[in-house]
Amino acid sequence: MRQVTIYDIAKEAEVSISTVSRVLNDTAPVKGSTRAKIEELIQKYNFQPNAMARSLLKQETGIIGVIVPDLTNPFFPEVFAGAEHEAQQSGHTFLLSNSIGDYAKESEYLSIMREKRVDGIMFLGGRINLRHCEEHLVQELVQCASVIPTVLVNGGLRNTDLIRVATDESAGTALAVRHLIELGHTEIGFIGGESNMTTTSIKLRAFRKAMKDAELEVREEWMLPDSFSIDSGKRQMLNLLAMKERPTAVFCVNDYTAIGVIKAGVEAGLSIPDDMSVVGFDDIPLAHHFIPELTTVSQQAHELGRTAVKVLKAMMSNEKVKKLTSLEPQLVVRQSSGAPMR
Amino acid sequence: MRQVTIYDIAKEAEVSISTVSRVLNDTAPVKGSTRAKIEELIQKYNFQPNAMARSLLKQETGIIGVIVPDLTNPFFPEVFAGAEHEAQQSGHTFLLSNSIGDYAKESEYLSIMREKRVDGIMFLGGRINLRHCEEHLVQELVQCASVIPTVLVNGGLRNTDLIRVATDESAGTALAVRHLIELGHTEIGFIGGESNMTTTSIKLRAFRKAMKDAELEVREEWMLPDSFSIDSGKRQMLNLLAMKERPTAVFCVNDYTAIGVIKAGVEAGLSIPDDMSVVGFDDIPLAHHFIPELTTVSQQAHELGRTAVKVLKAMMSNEKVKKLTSLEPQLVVRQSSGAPMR
DNA sequence: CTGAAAGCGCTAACAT
DNA sequence: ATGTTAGCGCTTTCAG
Repeated sequence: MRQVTIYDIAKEAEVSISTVSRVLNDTAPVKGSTRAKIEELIQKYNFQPNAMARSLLKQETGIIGVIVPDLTNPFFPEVFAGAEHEAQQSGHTFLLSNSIGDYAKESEYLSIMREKRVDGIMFLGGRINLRHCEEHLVQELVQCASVIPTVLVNGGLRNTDLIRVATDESAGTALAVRHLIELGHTEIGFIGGESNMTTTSIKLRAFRKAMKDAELEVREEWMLPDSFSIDSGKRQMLNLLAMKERPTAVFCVNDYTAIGVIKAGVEAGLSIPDDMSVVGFDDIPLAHHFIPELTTVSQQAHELGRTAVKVLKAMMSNEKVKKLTSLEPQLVVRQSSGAPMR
Repeated sequence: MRQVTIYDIAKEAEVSISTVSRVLNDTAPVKGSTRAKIEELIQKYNFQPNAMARSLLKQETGIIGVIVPDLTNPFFPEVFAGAEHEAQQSGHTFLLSNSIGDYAKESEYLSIMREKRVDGIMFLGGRINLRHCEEHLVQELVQCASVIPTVLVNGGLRNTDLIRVATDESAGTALAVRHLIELGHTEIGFIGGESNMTTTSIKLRAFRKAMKDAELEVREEWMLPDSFSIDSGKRQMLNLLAMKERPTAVFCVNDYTAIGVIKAGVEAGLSIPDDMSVVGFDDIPLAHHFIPELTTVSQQAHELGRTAVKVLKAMMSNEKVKKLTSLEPQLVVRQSSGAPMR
């Protein structure tokens, strides 16, 4: 069961290990006949050079560490696929960990990745989405970034200059709200999102600004943050339905809440979008498949992943990179939004 | 930027590297005062021992390699989450790769994982779902398994005795079909699945058997394999709708095709389940959120992942494991199935 | 309780 | 064109 090494090959080929190394890496000319013999042996024993030994020497592992909060959220596999796509060419491979929003776990994985000497780290979600992140958690990441190229994806840490790649959620929100306004809506609500997360506050701010720009009133009772789940969407829609007056359209922080809103609406007998327009955010695959198909804002998850790796690779080769690489989101108009009924 | 090593610590603490190693691993008693000094230094420099150096020596990496066909298919993140859950305790971590159904890529990743000396490999999808897999692809995996503990998840390779962990798709299919029959259906169709994949053939066979057991006729024109996508579901439903006679219920190879069937049905003005009952397979999250909520068969993806890692760990510690560990699927009755209208 | 030394498998000068 | 040698950073005997 012990794997064969370069020594085994060298011995049987009656050459030195350097020669074997040379044919392995094609790093210097080797006589045709010896090369042939060595290659044959490599075949025969199915020899695979030990990457750890090589990494130890070369000081690089070819591994990129990725920390995501929840792979079960379809947004992240999409980002990952993009990252993988970009990493393909350079032959990088991924050490992936789910933190499930547990900061201690994030720390643990960060530590493991440092021990394993990954070439770079992509950090998504968790602490970098907090409006107020505890100082030691911030410092840990700063520390980490000082020794391993690290990029924060769709998040950031106040008062640090960690490299970031993010979609412009503010612009995305404006896109969605303006779409609703152009459709003729003037009474628009805001649903979902935890208030202590930047995703929420950024969208909230952009929402208010877009309304103000259009000289529309923001009705505070229709501003209903909660969480990011389908259930929270349902819950807040129920709240809305219980009011004497309700908006003709709602903007939801993400597709899940939008779906919750629609489900609760449909169950209450509303027709979407006739009785209420709903727009989401993220453009998860489900958005396309749902009935009615969801109007939403695409974060370009795939592109986000690609870009993050691209930036990481630049950092790894000591190129200068921008502090923030921003991606433009796109409005995807489907069936859940329409002109107001009246 | 160069990381600090055990030598740096030893020098500054004025002890030998062995002593530092001892406090690191708590592998032998060390005088309180020296230990304290060393620990302080470790803190100060935020020293992380180089895992590669250690792995090189210990001949283990703490890494499990996972090859999946498509992480974007929600079934796999679920399996992965289960795997991660089980790996938590032993401190194993994952090298994850998407093969996107490309056999060459599978080979490439397999090779990378061998070079990186992962402690075990979890192989899902791709070639192991083929009814007829090319011999060299089979041999490659056999070869690999002979040197690294390898487990095939939800698949297998004929004429090999590779270790497998799988849900009993045959039993799952029987569950679904019997459910339909108990509801009163006698005219049942079969939709989706590529014919050259074992998932399809296994379900096809189980479907026929369940029908036969109930003394019901299988109408060949209603047996409509195709692929695994939503679109294929739509396509075959359209075919069905164009027939003069159509079944009162259909069993779909997976949830995606079931959703396609429902979408096409709804667009054509049918009401589900009144006009037609639809049952899927997999129980992806979407199944629960869709309108109508989908009756389906749960593969227990999370459990599958856990079990696979459990088996892998047993193999890594040279325990004897069963050739096949089989998991029982579960029927999840929701809204898309009901009694036939007649 | 601590240090010296061997070695894990490989690459990269440096010789020849 | 090929061999020798010195590490990469760590763990683990074996002595003391």
